[in-house]
Amino acid sequence: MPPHAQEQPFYKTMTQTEQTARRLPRSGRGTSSKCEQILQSAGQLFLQQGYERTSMSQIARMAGVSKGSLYNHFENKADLFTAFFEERSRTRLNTLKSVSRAPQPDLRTALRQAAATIITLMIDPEAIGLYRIVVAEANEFPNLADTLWHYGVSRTLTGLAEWFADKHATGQLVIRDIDLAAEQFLTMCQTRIIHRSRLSLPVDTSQTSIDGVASMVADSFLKMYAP
Amino acid sequence: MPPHAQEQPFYKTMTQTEQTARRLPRSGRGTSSKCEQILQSAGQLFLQQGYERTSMSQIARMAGVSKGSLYNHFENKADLFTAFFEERSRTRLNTLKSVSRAPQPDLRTALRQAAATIITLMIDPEAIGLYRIVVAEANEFPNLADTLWHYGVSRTLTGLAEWFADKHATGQLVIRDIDLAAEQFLTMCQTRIIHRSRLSLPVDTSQTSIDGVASMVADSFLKMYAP
Amino acid sequence: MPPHAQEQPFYKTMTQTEQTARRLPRSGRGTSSKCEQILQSAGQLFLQQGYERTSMSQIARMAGVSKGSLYNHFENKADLFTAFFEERSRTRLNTLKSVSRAPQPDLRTALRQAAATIITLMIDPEAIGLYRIVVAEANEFPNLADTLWHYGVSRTLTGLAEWFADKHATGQLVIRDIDLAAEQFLTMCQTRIIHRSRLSLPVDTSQTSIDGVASMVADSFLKMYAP
Amino acid sequence: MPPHAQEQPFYKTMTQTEQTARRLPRSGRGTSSKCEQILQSAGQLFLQQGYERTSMSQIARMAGVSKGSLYNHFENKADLFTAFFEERSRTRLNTLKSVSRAPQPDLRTALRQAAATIITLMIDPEAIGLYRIVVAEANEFPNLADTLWHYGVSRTLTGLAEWFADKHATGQLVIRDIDLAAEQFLTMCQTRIIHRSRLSLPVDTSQTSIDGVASMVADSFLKMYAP
DNA sequence: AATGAATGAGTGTTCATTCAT
DNA sequence: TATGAATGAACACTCATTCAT
Repeated sequence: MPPHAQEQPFYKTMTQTEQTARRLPRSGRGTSSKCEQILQSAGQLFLQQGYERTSMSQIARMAGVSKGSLYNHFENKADLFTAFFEERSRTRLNTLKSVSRAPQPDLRTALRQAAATIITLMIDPEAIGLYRIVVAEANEFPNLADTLWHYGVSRTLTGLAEWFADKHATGQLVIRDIDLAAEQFLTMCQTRIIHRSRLSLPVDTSQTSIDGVASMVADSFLKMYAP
Repeated sequence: MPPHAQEQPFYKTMTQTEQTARRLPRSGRGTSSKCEQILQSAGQLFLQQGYERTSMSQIARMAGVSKGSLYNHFENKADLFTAFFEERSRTRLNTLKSVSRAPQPDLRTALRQAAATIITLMIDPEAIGLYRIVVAEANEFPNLADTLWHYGVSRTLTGLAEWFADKHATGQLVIRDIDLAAEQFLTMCQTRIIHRSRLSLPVDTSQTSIDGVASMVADSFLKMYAP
Repeated sequence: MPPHAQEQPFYKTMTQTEQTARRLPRSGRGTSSKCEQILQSAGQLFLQQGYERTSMSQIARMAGVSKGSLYNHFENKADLFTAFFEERSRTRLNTLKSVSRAPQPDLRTALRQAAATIITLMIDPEAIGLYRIVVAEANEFPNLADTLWHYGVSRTLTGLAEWFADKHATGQLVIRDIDLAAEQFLTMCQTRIIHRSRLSLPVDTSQTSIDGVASMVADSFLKMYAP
Repeated sequence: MPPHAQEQPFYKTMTQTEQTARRLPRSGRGTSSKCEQILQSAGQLFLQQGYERTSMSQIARMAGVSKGSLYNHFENKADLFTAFFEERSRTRLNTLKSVSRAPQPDLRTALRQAAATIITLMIDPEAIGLYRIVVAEANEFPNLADTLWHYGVSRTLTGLAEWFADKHATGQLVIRDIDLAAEQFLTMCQTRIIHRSRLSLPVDTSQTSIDGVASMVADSFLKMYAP
């Protein structure tokens, strides 16, 4: 019996959320080249300038289509925005789900590597941009957070939890609440580098710097959960 | 000799930042009642809707002054925005600096209480709003992050670091890098509740929930640094 | 060898000017009826009130289009202004180029007639308006003067110079510097009537008055250049 | 009996004009240092940018006084503008009235010198500016032309006419219509240099260039009026 | 006489959206 | 389906002028 299935009543509030996030995009949208072209340009602009600062004319111009065409493919600006966000979240954030799948003889090394991968993926300009958009438009577009969580965070947490459950089963780790442990691990990865990157604060993002934080995360995690 | 003064070269990149953040607002601004009236209304709207969605007309209407009056007190929209942000950051975030000053016989209890205080302060709607604004406008207004860091994060970290240094001196904790430890503590406090609040995701913010995370933070921290 | 090709070094400074003036308006602009409609209204207002006193709202109202439509056809107010000026200069001032082409048995009569034509054309309200606009906006829109010179003055001078060269060849006139002579002729035509008209000073613009100045110009010119 | 008093019915239309121009400025205005300070700044701005582009705030700022003070000294913007124009016309254009008073043994030399003086004075940036303002605001402020004519042109013409009358009396010149001759002389002086300067067209304003035009004017004038 | 905050109509310009072609 | 001209409301901002101090 997996230990993390026992008792997590107080933070399990994602039911409604995950449902909404699973809403599929309009059928066929994105398959046509015109659509992709528009979504591509819209994405670039939305990520750079945010929702309000990006105009439909700008998107049309960059996509090389007429302004009217935008409205043939998307109901309005909000619809185009949502479509862009879902597509980007789906295609770019799914890299996170495979974190730490490579087997490593040494657990500490494996943890370090997982942390370093997570940090690297999350300070990618596109990931930072998506995070910014969600936070910026949290009031106007509450669904964005669901999407981000669904495609980004949720999978990573699940992946980590399965991994930790395995280590728990083999006795390499002793974890009472596995979901919480996964969330702690992910949170600790955000120390300094990710956090400051999201604020555009000056920060050292060299590999050395990333490895430094990753080591700290692995060491701390082991102190917390090593038998 | 304090141990945290020895060797933290790779993440010390805040020098320029803290300097910029210390820039004071235009002298006298905010003293006049009209100014405060405007800043008050502007703040409410900016926090609710963000920078772009808030119009000068809206602000004037809510403040009960003419649109032209806004420009007698502030150079332009960006200037008013910056003034609002600095004033709010200064007056609201300085509550964070006194975190954990109350003496507690039990270190674990004190850590729990500190974590709970931090969480409570940071999920306050105004704190969440300020964070959102910084993230949303990080490209357009890079100085906001400096201000937020200066008035919000920096003081909290310093407070925590001094506290930990004291515990290290008395042998209750064994910490090699005290600044890093403070940053870790603050980061762990953001697990789940703060993180999800920033995304407007549904989350349990009851005292029980907060205490749960706070306990986890305190326990983990002790596992990492208790002798 | 034409005598006017010999030595006029010191006042030949129009090379750059004439080049710039030859810049054509955006292709197709003015062909659409909406464009012409806008240019027509803009012209009337600009000529009456000048650049600054004419508002885009006024133009839109008079043209019977929405304010936004103005910006579908012209980049901004300055662009619309320039377009109006070039179109008017081209279509109205080219009447000047054919001055004095009618053969006349008597040279004195021909000169009188040419002078009278020039005066009549240059005190036309539209010509006066264009001149005023150029002078008024010389600092803000330096290109206007180039356009006016190109379409208005330059052609007239060339026409006169060719005519005088012919008379020089046949011995009816003896002119050392033919370009200068043409410029003198044109300048003398501005005595009193044109000059005062440009200042809106009260002036007799009857045919009799015009003929009086024209006779004076012809007589003086002959005294200066008759063999 | 002065010959120029005989028969100039058709161009004598200045009666009303000269009356208006003689209207005196408000008593005392300009004597106070504050007033002069304001007029000085207003003048600089009006000459540079024209009436519409100059704002009362700009003037107040440059004069170092409050915006309200402007309205203590002048009824409104138009009043300040008119006051500036009259003061400048009076103080700067009266240099023109003394043209050609220096006795010269050689008439040709004297004429050349007079022409050169006129040209030099009229291409002075301030004179050009005043001319531009009159032309630009001819519709909105018709009185400016009267003022300019009264203080600028009228005096020069009178001076020239008296001089020519003297030469006619001594037989050095033979002139039927002396007023017309004076106006011709003044007009010819505007050939090329003055004309182009008013349009801000590139033009050679070196002493050599000025002397060239002045010589041409003198030679032509002598051919027209030498016995 | 001097100030400067207050005003509200006005400016040029941009916007998302529509619709006839 | 694709276009691009048309729209009118909204935008940030400026203006000349007033008036209580």
